[in-house]
Order: sequence, then structure tokens, then C-alpha cells
Amino acid sequence: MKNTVQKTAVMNALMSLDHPTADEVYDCVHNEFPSISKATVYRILNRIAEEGEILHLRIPGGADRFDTTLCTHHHLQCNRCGKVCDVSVPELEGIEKRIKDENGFSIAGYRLVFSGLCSDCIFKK
Amino acid sequence: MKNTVQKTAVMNALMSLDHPTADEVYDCVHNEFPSISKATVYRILNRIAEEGEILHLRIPGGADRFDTTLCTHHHLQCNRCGKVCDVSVPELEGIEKRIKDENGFSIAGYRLVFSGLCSDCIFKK
DNA sequence: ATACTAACTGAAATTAATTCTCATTTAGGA
DNA sequence: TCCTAAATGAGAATTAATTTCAGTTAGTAT
Repeated sequence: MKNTVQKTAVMNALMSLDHPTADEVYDCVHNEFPSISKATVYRILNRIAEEGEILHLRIPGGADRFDTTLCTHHHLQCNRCGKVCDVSVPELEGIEKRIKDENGFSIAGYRLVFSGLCSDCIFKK
Repeated sequence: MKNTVQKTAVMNALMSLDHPTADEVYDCVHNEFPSISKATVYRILNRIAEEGEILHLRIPGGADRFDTTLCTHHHLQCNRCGKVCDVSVPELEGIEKRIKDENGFSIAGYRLVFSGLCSDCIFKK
């Protein structure tokens, strides 16, 4: 992959944001690099996700988000403020084998998204 | 909710399909009821999902699907043919409490989608 | 049976997220 | 410096789903 100023700007934005959507990355990059195109942000995010440098999270019922934490983990999403947090779920370790044995389904990966209210929002209103 | 011919047709379609998307429901209903509008299919599906008669599944990276199985369960999705199957995951029972204690996050629900290859597709090509 | 009204419907426009097209530019190797 | 594959910008296109609005209907009240 070529090393372009656009890619560097997107990488910097990813570092400074927490589980951003593509649009949030675009807004952030667009500040210091007004000429960047939204299509370029999407392309760069997809490209580096394919290469395994970041995770591409497909959030049920919302825009995709991108995650710089690479080890296996899952997500909590707040229904009120939309914030996404990481959570580890050791209960699921090794489940691929059980599913393979019981359902004949070869698991490449899985996504677990919890939805509810974050600690901040529980106390609001 | 009113009992319309459109609703009856959508319910019948749901019975005859397995984890259909809204579009698949539309195609099926449209055969015997050519004048039905796609908006009506979406509206009826959302309405009966809100009332708890079916589940509205938000599939990461794909169209939403609808499920007539109501007890808690999760899904396997085949990356090749797109088929979705049910799977139960008792490993996660009671996990809401652990997450609440450790993260202060009050869980309303969670979705777990496994992706990989179904037994049919493993042997194709 | 009739009238009434809130709920429902069809068609088309709209929104949101993402991808695609294509002409132009650029990074980095020869 | 030249060359070319790769990357970019701008905007059109796509996809899934929702909204709008004028007209229709189910089912309750009379």
C-alpha cells in the first residue's frame, strides 16, 4: 500500500478517536486536511482493516465503526448516547469447536454486541 | 393492530420462509398479492416485531432478517450462501449480571452472530 | 345497517451509509 | 527523471429502510 498523506491523516485520526464511525474519522481528518474526499476515508479504512491493522465493526442497526484494539474482544453499545466500549467475554472461548461438532458449521469468527445503558446514561433523567 | 389482508399475507409468508429479509418477504407476498407496497411490508414487519410476535435480526453487514423463533437464541451465518441458522449458546446465560458488575453497563439484550461456512458449503469447491 | 375515525395503505420521495465510476494525480521503483 | 500501478476527488449510484401524504379501510359506536 502506498504511503499517502491521506493515509497518514486517517491513521492519526484513528489514534485520537474511540471506536469512530467512518463519518467521525472523516470529520476529524477533514479539519486538518480539508480537501480529502469521503470516498478516500472509506477506502483507506477498508484497506487497512483488510490488512488487519484495525478491526471493522459492523454494528447492528447503525453505522460501521473501526477499532484499533486487535485482540479478541466484544462490544457494549449504549442505546442512549451511542457510545461503544470494549468488553472481553471469556465465556465464549473455544466455542467454535462445540458449534462445529454440533452444527457442522465451520466458524471463521463471531461478533457479540451487548446493548443497554452505559453507567453515565443510567443516571441521566 | 388492525387485521388487514396485507398483514395476513405477510404472516403467511413468514411461516413459509426461513429467516427472510424484508425483501424476501416482499417477493413472496407480492406473488399472491401483486398490489402490496414494499413500504407496507416493512411497516408490518416492524409492527409485529415491536409487539414481540417475531424477532427483528440486525445482521452485521447485510439486510435485516426476521425470525419466528422467539426463545433466546443466536445465529450462524454462512459467508458463502448467506443462509442463517439458529444456535443456542448456554455459555452466555446470566452474563448480564457479570457485565453490570464489572462495567456498570445495564444490558437490555445482546446479539451474537457467528460467521463461517455452513456444512453444505464446506464441501462445495 | 350506517357512520365515524383512527389506523392502515400505496406510491413516491427521502435519508443514511457505503460503494462505484472515471478522469486526474502521485508515490516510489527502474 | 521517467514510468506505471495505485491512489485520489467529486459526484453519481446503490442498497436498505423510513417518511410523507393523500386516499382507503377495519372495526367500534351509534
